[in-house]
Amino acid sequence: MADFLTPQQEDFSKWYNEIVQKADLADYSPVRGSMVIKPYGYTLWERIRDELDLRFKETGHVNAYFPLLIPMSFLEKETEHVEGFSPELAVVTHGGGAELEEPLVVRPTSETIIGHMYAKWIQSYRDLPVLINQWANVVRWEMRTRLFLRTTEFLWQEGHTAHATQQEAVEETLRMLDVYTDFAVKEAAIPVIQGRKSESEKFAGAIASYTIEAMMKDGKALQSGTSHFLGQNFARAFDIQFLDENNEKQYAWTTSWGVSTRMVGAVVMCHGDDQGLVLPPHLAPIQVVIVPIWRKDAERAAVIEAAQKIKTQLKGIVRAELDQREGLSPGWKFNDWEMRGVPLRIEIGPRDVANQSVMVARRDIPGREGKVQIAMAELTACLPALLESVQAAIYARALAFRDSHIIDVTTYGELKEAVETGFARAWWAGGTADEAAIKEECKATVRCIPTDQPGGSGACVYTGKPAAEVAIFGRSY
RNA sequence: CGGGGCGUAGCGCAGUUUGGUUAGCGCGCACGGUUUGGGUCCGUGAGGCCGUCGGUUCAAAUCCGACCGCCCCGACCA
Repeated sequence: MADFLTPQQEDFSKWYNEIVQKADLADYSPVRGSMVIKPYGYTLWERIRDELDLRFKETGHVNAYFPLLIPMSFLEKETEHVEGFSPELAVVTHGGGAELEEPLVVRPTSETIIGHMYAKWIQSYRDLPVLINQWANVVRWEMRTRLFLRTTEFLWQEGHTAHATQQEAVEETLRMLDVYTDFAVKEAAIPVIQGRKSESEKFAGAIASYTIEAMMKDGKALQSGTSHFLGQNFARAFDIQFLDENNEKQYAWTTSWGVSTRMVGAVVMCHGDDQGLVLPPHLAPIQVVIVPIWRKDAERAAVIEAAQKIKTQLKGIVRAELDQREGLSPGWKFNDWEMRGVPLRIEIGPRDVANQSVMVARRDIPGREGKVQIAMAELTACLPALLESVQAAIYARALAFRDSHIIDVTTYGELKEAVETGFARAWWAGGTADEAAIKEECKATVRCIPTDQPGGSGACVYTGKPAAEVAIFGRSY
């Protein structure tokens, strides 16, 4: 069965490309490096979006929308920022049939235009903090692209906040990192390592960047969300000043943080298997699919009626769909929904109608072991719990996988070996040059310096110098 | 940008080495029937500027040249 997908073991990259298309998440667009997000993939994104948005609102943020086009000169106001982004800018030089006086860039991110507006809006400490988020598309002209993981245009949210004090801004940066962690763990069922980015991996223009790093099933790291403490860099560049309680001018402290459609790729690569997607119930567009089974026309009516009744029963309790497609065998449908990663499948045939029960199959446990018989009357009570059980099980599985692929190493040789299959954790006191050398030799980078530190100290895995922190090394997407 | 691969029906491919009637196959699609508890079966049918342009030739999917595009691996990045 399922020679429809290239097995992960054989070629993970190929598996990924196939599944994204076969599960109807996305398709290639005619423009190199950009993709069409299909309804099923977009619904998944909407689930991600809704869960994050809820958390943003809970932490006091509001949504707004800033424009797509930004004057070129804005990007140039922050030196590091422009250096970081200029190679990947898409620039608009013509409009209305004439060459523009000043080129406009299609936003690669919105710090600059938002900084410009904040300078206008913020006058007094009473105006602070400003806690705005926007859901938007951005464009970065990447050299190499992959569906969801890196596309020329992608969707994301970018939070941009301004604060009166450094402490408040740092707190905000870390608070949103916690929000991301909470989302990843509870909703996406993806265990993440939270930590600080090294100097060389930091956001262009930030004082400090923080990240949640997830491990994919091929042992590679995927940066799944970032939160940046921008200090007063953008406040100085855009003149975001306010009068404090003492009537003194101060530069504001700003932050920015984002999660993108890359998260969809994370869900795919963290949970998917050789049968297809495995979606966490909390994010699955369809949580339960009902597949009716019949042999004769006489049976058909009763089965469909019972199936429809179940669907109605489940309304508002779980996201259920009834697969009424004609001419497809149940087996075919089973495989089809497994490809799409639907967490639970209800099989209902004449025998079930007679017993007033159904078979419920779990996507995360293949074959007979994953099937249980449930009385129709019990469904509304059982299914939510069963979904939670699937959610917990795939998280546990992902966590066990990740933890068994993180190796504590003390020598460089061990590090080199560890990053072949997963992450290496080691004492680290190296600098940017050391990191570059490691990258050259092992194709691995410092993914982060985890928030969770063991304490104490040790010898740096690369330089041998005394180190106060451990770092996570890995190959990344 | 460097290395590799590939452009033939909606998708996946064969045919190209060695040029030769009307370009095939599988899946999918449409219609009819049959079937449906783990990817049913039969029949009928629709669907092609063989990536583009140019060249060689009596004759080009096939040989030659240029170009375009896509995918994979690397350098850059959420």
